[in-house]
Amino acid sequence: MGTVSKALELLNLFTRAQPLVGLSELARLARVNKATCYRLMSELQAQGLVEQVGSGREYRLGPALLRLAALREAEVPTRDAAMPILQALARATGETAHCSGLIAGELRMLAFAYSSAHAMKVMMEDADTLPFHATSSGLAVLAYMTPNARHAVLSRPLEQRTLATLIDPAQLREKLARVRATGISQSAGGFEAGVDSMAVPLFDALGHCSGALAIAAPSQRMESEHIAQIRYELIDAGRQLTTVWGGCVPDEIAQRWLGA
Amino acid sequence: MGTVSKALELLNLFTRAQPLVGLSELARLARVNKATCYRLMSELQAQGLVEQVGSGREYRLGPALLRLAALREAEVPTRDAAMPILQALARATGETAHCSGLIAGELRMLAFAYSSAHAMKVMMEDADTLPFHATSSGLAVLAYMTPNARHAVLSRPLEQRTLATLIDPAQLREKLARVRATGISQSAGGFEAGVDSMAVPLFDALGHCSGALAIAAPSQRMESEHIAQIRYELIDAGRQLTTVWGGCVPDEIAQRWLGA
DNA sequence: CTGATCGGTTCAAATAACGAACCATCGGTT
DNA sequence: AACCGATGGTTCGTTATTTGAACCGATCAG
Repeated sequence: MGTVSKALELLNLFTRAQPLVGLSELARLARVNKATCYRLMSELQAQGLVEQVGSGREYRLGPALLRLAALREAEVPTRDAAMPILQALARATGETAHCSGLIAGELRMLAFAYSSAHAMKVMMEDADTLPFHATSSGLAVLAYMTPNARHAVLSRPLEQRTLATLIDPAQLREKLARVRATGISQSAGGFEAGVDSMAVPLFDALGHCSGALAIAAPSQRMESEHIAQIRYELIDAGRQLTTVWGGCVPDEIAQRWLGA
Repeated sequence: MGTVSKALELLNLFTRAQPLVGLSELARLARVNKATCYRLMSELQAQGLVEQVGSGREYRLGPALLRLAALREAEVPTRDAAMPILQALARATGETAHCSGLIAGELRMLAFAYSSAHAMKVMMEDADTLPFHATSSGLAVLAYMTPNARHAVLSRPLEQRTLATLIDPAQLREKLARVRATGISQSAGGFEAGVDSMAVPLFDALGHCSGALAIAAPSQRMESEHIAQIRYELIDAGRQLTTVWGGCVPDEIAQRWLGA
């Protein structure tokens, strides 16, 4: 792995939960020497990708990202295009909708929308990373990855997030086969207890899976009628989102969705 | 300059005008060897900061930027905080308002808002770089920079964008002295013929100038009464924006603004 | 066909990254 | 006050990574 990758990996250590990170801790998290970390951060800082703040000289993500993201969004309006679809989906189902994208081998939240139908809803924090094995979005993407990529994910150790989290690769592969049979994934409490979710895969212009669109809801609202409605709306919105992102749904999946 | 900086410089070569760049051209623009450029871009691509697209395998900015920018914006709501102020300023003045920030030694557009008062307005393209010497925003920032940084800018060759662009360092220094005397800068057609603008500096928590807030309008609308109104609104909005960004206006500038 | 691009790859030489050890400083504890 | 364990930041000889001229195959225009 090159120096540049190492530096950019450092950027991924900033999360919603930990937006400010000091030098030593950063070095520890990234498993690099403190001096190395310092040099890398200095270069990132010189370009405005991170900045130092306060007396503790802790780092946080920098203002240069705004400009670059605005430029990206101007060229490829991912978020702007997704928002109306997410909002419509949230309204139609009465639940929280979110979409995620496959970025550098990880599945990352891109945008979400709430419904105002219920006081109790699943709150999302965008811009965080979704575990493949413990979310319906992850399962949807995993199901349609290339076998090699899937193998790479499943052969890493998998985190047991809740009692309901599946972490056995064999069981997961079975589940993925069922996902492929229907074109839609479902996860009950694997990410957080009491939260169920359903997701459909999204595809790029070449028909490769590039992300997922999902609905998350409290388990107790997930009755068969509601599930059927969510499935219907999810498939419809998934088709739309794939289209506005300039992708195309492979025939095989389109078939499954018709059958459902 | 380290490898990481070189890689990140490559990101800055993508602009509104040229969002897609091929490998060879990128290498030419950055003045690096094509092989070097290829390796750097490959690393950026692996992290999702850029992606390759189409048959020409041209590069464009990647989806990872969205996530990072969302994270930054969640931590420091720069854009979200600026938008209402920009909109109010545009409404009050009837002209296009925009703000910019000092990032890695360059002044970059962050956000803008239009007014619906006139059919003819100045259109902005956000996320581009503003020349210090040829915009009111640039002059406002330049006036309150540290002398060293100012010298660095003024000793570079300056682009003669229009017939009205000042490029003589001595004349510019005189103009900057006048800016400091009033706390507000003005530029007539230096960026684009027929477009005038006025700007106030913005300050961070330490009282250092961190950006500018500006109004751009067609020259023929810039009559003395309108100018007076814009000055009043700009100063007010500048105070607000500096505040919501967590900065503080140095006493000296606050004085000048009171006098104006 | 020729020539001029393009994106991508190779390999020896040169350069830049590395990391252990080191400072100075800060807060809390003894 | 002395001490401790942190912190952010710096140094310097060793080492491994980056570098770039040359090369490859493909594409396109004339």
